[in-house]
Amino acid sequence: MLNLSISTVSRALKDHPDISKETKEKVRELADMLEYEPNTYAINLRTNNSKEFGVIVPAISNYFYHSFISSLEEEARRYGYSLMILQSVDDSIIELENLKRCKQNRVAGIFVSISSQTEDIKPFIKVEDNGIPIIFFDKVPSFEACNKVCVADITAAELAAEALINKKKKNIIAIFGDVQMSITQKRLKAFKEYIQNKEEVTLTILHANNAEIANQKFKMAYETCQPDAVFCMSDEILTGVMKVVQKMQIKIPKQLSVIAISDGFIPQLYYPEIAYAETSGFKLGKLAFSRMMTCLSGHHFVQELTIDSVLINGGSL
Amino acid sequence: MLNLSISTVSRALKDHPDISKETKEKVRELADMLEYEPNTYAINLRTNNSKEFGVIVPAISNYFYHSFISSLEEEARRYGYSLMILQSVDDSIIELENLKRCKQNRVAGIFVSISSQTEDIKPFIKVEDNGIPIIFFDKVPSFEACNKVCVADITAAELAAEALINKKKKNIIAIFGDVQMSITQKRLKAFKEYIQNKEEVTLTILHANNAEIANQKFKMAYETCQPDAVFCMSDEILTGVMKVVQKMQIKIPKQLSVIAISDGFIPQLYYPEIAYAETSGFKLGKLAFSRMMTCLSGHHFVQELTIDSVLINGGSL
DNA sequence: AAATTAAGCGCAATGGTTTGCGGTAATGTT
DNA sequence: AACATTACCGCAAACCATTGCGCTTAATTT
Repeated sequence: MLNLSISTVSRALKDHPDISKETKEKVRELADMLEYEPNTYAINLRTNNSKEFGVIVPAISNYFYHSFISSLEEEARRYGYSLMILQSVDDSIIELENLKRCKQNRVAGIFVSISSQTEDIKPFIKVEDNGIPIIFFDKVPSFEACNKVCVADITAAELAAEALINKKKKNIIAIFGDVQMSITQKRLKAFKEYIQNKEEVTLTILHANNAEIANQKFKMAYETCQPDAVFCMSDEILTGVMKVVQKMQIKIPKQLSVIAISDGFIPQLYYPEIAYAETSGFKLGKLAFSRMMTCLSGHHFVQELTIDSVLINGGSL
Repeated sequence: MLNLSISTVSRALKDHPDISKETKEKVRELADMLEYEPNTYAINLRTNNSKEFGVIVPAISNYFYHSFISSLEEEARRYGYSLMILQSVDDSIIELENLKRCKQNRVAGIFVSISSQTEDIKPFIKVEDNGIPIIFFDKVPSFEACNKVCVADITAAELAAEALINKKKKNIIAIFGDVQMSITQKRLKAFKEYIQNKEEVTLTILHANNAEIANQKFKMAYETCQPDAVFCMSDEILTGVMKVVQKMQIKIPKQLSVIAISDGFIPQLYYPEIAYAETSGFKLGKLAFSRMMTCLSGHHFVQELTIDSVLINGGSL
């Protein structure tokens, strides 16, 4: 329309010095009028990368992940990136499919929390070797040579244990998740070791893979052990326990102290609010993103980063 | 490597009849070995559309949206699509940016729940005129000529009201959200109309924009009105109310009946579980997706669809 | 033997953007 | 007047997959 070649138009829009002011002006004006927008596909084809990250999680509908994703999205948006969300439904086959999808879409990078099923992380490493950085978060593989960002599982468990000891609790029930998961193992080990140094404390350890089982096991244990405190490794377990508390009208903190590891949403639903060692999905999202940007800038020596945990008191101790 | 032209390779991989069986075999084998994967950008550039949907929500970290997104993702994956998630943080400016992002990425379609701020939906309509179908869900504009899928606000409110009347409640507190929002108006109108037909019932209506305000207002109202039932329009309000219930040790359902409109996650955290008229994000996701597929297949006469609500009893009545 | 048909494959263009290099015209310099 | 220097701009290739059309060779028919 302006009798200019495609190259000139391209350069004009990119403010290239070769192009005269008047031409730039005219081009920009017309482009605005025609609501021209560069074709992302063509750009991606040339540059062979997109402004999009893949996010692979076991499930979006999870106490933790959606706050992680939410904070990740906020950061990503600020930097002009968007997020492609993929759920694995805790199935390592679907997880692999999702990884493949990321590869096919040639995302700029991948955030992944592996499913509890996942044994083999070679496919991930391979993708990384192809130049797509991968940040593992939350549920990370034990394999060393990869980028991980985690919540401070050990500190969180210790903080919770310490809080109970400080309150002079003598008979503690501690409920943990699936014993297979590394997160369980870490928290269990730290909690147990902290408590076992205190001789006068009785510790009962239970495992529950979901809220319902936590409910049943805690109910039985409460009646037999007469505990003065309960520790819940996760939100899911906490919800199971709290249902018993409400049903049996156990007075918190008079009859029973409650403490959990959580990002804070569930604990503040109850009265009194449940004390918890914070593991913030929000903060983890920020950290994961900044780590990703570092990797993209080329400094991709692997690293394991951890966000600290703090104790949030809520009147349940 | 096989001394074949690019065209032949392409056709071989696509099982084109022009190509001999032996050639196809060889090509496929080598492609497998080299782990060839078609370049999505190039395909998108040719076809000018991608297998990706945009999803614009006020916030991911919401009682409702993440279950919607989760179910949408499940469906999308089955059909080979992925989801690009964008949050508006309830800001209509960011919402517009997100819409632009979708346009730039030339997504196949957009699912959007508009922010409460949003007045002008023309930009959305414009995008739709450009051939990108838009499905509004949950928080939909009142503008008629657009595709909407909603939960059955009116039915849900009526179901809840009916349940309270059936239980012969006489003094009901009903708490609603931001009076500006169309969802509030719909639920309020339906609830009020149903109750007001019953002469012997006293109805107190409150509005609360968040859990904390719901907490305060309900506390005051409970002490002054001595209600025998409370209705909560949303999860957020329910959490505010339940904190008062726990603090004041109000016995449910003996002293007070509680009912809510919810997708069910929050109500089942309490004991007794709170009865609710179900508005399932999960079901809405499925419906939205199937509507999208219909639109993509070309039959895009606009339509407003609704998923029914059912009453889930939980022992709180 | 000549003509037709079919099988198998390659050429080249398309989609939109970017960019090195080369070209033209106008201005400035000797 | 001849030359050098800018200032502006266009050509063409590259990114990769797809596909209509045409070409070659071999097989089949007349």
